Amino acid sequence: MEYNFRKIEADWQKYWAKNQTFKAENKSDKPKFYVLDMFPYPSGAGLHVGHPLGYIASDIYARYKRHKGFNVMHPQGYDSFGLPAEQYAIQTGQHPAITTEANIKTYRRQLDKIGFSFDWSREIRTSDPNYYKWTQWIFIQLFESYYCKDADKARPISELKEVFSLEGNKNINAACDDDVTIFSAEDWNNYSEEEKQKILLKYRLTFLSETQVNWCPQLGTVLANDEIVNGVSERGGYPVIRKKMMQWSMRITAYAQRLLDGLDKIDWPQPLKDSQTYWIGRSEGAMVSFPILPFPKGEENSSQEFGYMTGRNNSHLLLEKAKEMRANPTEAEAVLWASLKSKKLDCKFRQQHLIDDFIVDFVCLSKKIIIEVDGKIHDTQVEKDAERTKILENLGYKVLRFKNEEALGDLNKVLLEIKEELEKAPLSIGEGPGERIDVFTTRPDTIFGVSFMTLAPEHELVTKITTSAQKDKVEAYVKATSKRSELERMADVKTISGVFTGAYALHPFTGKKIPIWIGDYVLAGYGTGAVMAVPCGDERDYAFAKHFGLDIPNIFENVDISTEAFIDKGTTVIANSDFLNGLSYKKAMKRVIFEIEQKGFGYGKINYRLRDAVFSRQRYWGEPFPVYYKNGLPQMIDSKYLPIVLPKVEKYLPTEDGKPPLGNATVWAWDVNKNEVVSNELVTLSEVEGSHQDNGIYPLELNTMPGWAGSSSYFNRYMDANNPDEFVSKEAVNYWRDVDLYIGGSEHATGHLLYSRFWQKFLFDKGILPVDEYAKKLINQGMITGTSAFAYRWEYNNHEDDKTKKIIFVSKPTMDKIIAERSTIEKAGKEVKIDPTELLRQTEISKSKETNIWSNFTPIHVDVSLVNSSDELDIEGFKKWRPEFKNAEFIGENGKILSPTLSKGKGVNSENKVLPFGEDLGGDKYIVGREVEKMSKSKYNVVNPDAICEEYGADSLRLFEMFLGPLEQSKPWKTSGISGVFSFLKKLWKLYIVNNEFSVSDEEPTKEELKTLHKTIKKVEEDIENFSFNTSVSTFMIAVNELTALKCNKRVILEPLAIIIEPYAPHISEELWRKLGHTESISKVDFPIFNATYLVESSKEYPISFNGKMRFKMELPLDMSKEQIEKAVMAHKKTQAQLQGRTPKKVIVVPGKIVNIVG
RNA sequence: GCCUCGAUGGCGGAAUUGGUAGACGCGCUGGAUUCAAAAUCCAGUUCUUUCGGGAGUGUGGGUUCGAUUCCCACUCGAGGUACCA
Repeated sequence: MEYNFRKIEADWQKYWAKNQTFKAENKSDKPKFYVLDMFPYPSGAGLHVGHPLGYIASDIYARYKRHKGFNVMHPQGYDSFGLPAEQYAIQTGQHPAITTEANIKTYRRQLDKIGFSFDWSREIRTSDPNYYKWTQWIFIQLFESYYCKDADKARPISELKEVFSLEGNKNINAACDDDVTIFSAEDWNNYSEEEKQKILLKYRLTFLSETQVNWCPQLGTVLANDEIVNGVSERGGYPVIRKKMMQWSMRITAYAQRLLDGLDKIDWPQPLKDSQTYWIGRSEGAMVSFPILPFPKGEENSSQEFGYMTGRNNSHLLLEKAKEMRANPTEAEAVLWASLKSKKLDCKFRQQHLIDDFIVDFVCLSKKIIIEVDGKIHDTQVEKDAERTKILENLGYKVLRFKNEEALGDLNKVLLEIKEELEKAPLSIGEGPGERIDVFTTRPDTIFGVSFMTLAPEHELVTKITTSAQKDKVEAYVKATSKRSELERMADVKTISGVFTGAYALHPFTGKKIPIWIGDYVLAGYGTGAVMAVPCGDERDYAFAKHFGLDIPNIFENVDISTEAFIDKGTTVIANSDFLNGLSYKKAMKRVIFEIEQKGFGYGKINYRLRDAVFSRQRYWGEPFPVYYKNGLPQMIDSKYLPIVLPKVEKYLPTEDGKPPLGNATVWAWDVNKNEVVSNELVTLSEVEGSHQDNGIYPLELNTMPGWAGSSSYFNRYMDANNPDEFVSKEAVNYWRDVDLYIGGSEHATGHLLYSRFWQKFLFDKGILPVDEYAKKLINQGMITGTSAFAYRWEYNNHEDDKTKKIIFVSKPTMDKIIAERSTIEKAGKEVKIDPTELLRQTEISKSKETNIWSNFTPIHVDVSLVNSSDELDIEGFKKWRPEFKNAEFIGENGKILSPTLSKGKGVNSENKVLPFGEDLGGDKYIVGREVEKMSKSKYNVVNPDAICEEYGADSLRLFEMFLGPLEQSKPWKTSGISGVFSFLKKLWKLYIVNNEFSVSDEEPTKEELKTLHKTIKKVEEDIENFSFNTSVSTFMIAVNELTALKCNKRVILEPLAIIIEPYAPHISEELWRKLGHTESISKVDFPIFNATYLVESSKEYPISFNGKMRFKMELPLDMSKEQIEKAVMAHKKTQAQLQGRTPKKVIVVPGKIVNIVG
């Protein structure tokens, strides 16, 4: 009775498939358990042994949970849209669907061979229209939603429309584009349908906008931030440039805070949480506005737009005055300011602001309305005031005058009047971007340390504020920066560069003039693209200031900033900062934000690094959008007509006029009457050439969705994978709810694992899903690296020409010796043990020429399948594999030349495989070098699981992958190690065999046997719960070794043993179970129950240590008291020998554990 | 630079609350079996030693009766991230 794993495994794999053993039902009396793997992209290369690692772990867990009485769902599918299939299509013309289908077949065959307990009835493929129908559906849901910040959740866009028509958008607190302006209900109702749509687009959770994108010209597509590594594309390593394009985006930023908060609720690896936290990048601080000062006489900017600026040439004199007036308002001013400041009127007002040469009481710059509150004194200067009003009105301002009494008497009436005036004012274009610089800072507490400002070269204000004197320099700098690629700019962070614009800003607290610079250390894409530079408190500002000789005022108490900036928040005490003096960082932050808000030039703000996610790709092999364009505006196709199926195209490349590949499709237009995809030729003429005919046929979107679209909610679809009517039914989702265990690689930390949490939260908000975090526990399996093998080519130099030069490979140990000899000779001129000259002579290379025999060796990758477990190279195989080396000579481990030919009839096994190692080659061996590298085709270190299954079986593969080391750790694969687990399985099999027959006895078990069984149950149970799969494999080995030693053949021991091994080695367990007389699959049997009484011991072998070092052992009963133990130990003759007559200072006795004698 | 993780025999790794360091396996050495090989079985395998023992978990310190485990400083390695104001 041999352990015929090939037959056993094939039989049981057939059985499981036929009986649908692992099909999970959507209802059960048992508690549910959902085990999920990250589904694979089916690449053409197939699986290597690194891929199934996580699947084996999750499969063990799933099988274990079935034994523990759970209704387990363990689904699998394919993330089958993607670039490689498309690139293959571009090269060969083969439709990606065909390649994908073929690859999936290979994957499935390989997966089936490993014996996973997947429920294949739930299989999904992201490229299957029946699946991507739901990806499109989710997209539509996002389009039809906006994010309400007050409710802190997504809400239907229809709600928004209703509110707009009733009260405009002033009370809406929603996540939206930055350029949204305030409008009234009246405005809204007067807008055309198109205008309305444009505005709504600014609120939708997926929206179309002109965005700066990462464009990869070689790939012809945009890339998401997480698809770029070190400034080049992750796939292919092509350069990436910044480009503006009309793109779909996902408003993931709306969920930034909730994505952060949710991390506390889930049991995910800390490093992964950390990288998500970092990626979201929350920072608390303040937005602060710095007014820009007008140019000194003679240095005006040529740009006319500069007229936005308020104040004039004598303004710096007046500013001090204005500051004073702000600090000491009249009673009436204070009362009115209280109302204006709080934005009761939906407009931002400034207090005591400079307009031209005047200081006005209040001004709303965007609506150009000035409010003056006059005291008695104005009664005497009516004329003067009228003149002033006239000047201001000439500047386009509306001036409202009130008397002190009015403001104090009937404030509401005053406010109403202002409001009326505000509503009459034309729609603003925002608050005049030319008049101030907004910055975001996390250190507003250091605002008194600001000595200059820096704008990103791309900042929109740069051209407006640059003085004519600085114009040339600034333009040259901006041009130079824009030329530099992202990569260059990143690589070179040390060089400090920048240019002064000639303009100055005004410090809002001190009123000092602050020079405005531009510099490429400020990024256009973060914050506002401008910084207030505090050189004493920021390293980059410090370096910039030092480099250009700018002021470095010190605002820290007792800190020396002569050599570097002081950045430690914890010990910060602010000085030289007016009202902030003496305050700690925390207190100063609070205080300064309060002051900034009071004074109205800024507010406390939380900023996120997270950007909205670009959702368009210029690719063919992806989900098409359910979108058509009418008058250039996107329209959703009704969900009931989904899926919108990917059209056929002739070519998979972008079109000649630069449109995405879908631009090649001829049948790619939407008929709104028939609700179907029709030929492009029918498209409404107005869409084509400005005609006004409209037949209801419009062009469809040409972009496709990115790779992460299909993977962002696939785990929910598994719950109800075959439901044609719903994404997931309420019933199914309320039963399965969420993933209990998710296993996959950590490389998805800031991609898939973040986007999917975002979609989950959105679908939760919509009431489609019952939970807002989809995976309770996540484990990142480590990578399995390859152990590459090397042969070393001797680059001896004998000046022969390359053609006649003999190729010599030197064995690793010999090469090491030669290299060691060289250094010995160089150092001491010692005798040579291995003489390379002699080696060369043996290989018949002429010695007569001048040679440099101590030369170098070139490692050459050798296919790992040509190397045996002792690192010996199959030379003949190597020569066959690399014919260019067919005449090479090999110097072995002992410095012998290995015979180039095989002795006949040897080294070939029955299957005609060459096995010629060592002995056959003149008594010497060629030993290769080994190095751990990533598994890759080009390194010839890829190991295919099929070959392992063929030679050792799937159970061996499963056990070995687990045995390699801790799941989460990366570890090298070395096929030789598998013999250990293979012989373990054979030993296990033998336990059930007597005299070559399958047979177990029904005898009562001994105490020893029960002890072995129960300690194994306990340990394996603990190990699986802790995902410590490697240690349970050793536990099995120990158990089998012990039972073999005990010659145990008893059913009561061997039955439970088969069950506890089943999750790891299911095939052999099923076979044993069947042979034990059971007819049901072992996978459904209850796990044996651990009984502690079998482990109770009566005595213990105490380690006796002296000063903490164990010196000998002593068997003592466990019921002995401390005193008795001490007495017994002291009486032992070895104790006396150790002490050598000394009296111990102290004796520590820990009953049941240890005895330690100090002295 | 920052964040995270790690460092234990020739190799992968074990030691769950501080208590016998090196479980289990690979590889290696010797032996048995065999005509021979494969397979199997047995013994040994951290280093060192004057065979009593001694040293030893990246380095240096500390806490403790006792440290691979806790604390401090450092070195090296892996992964992530990067001018984020």
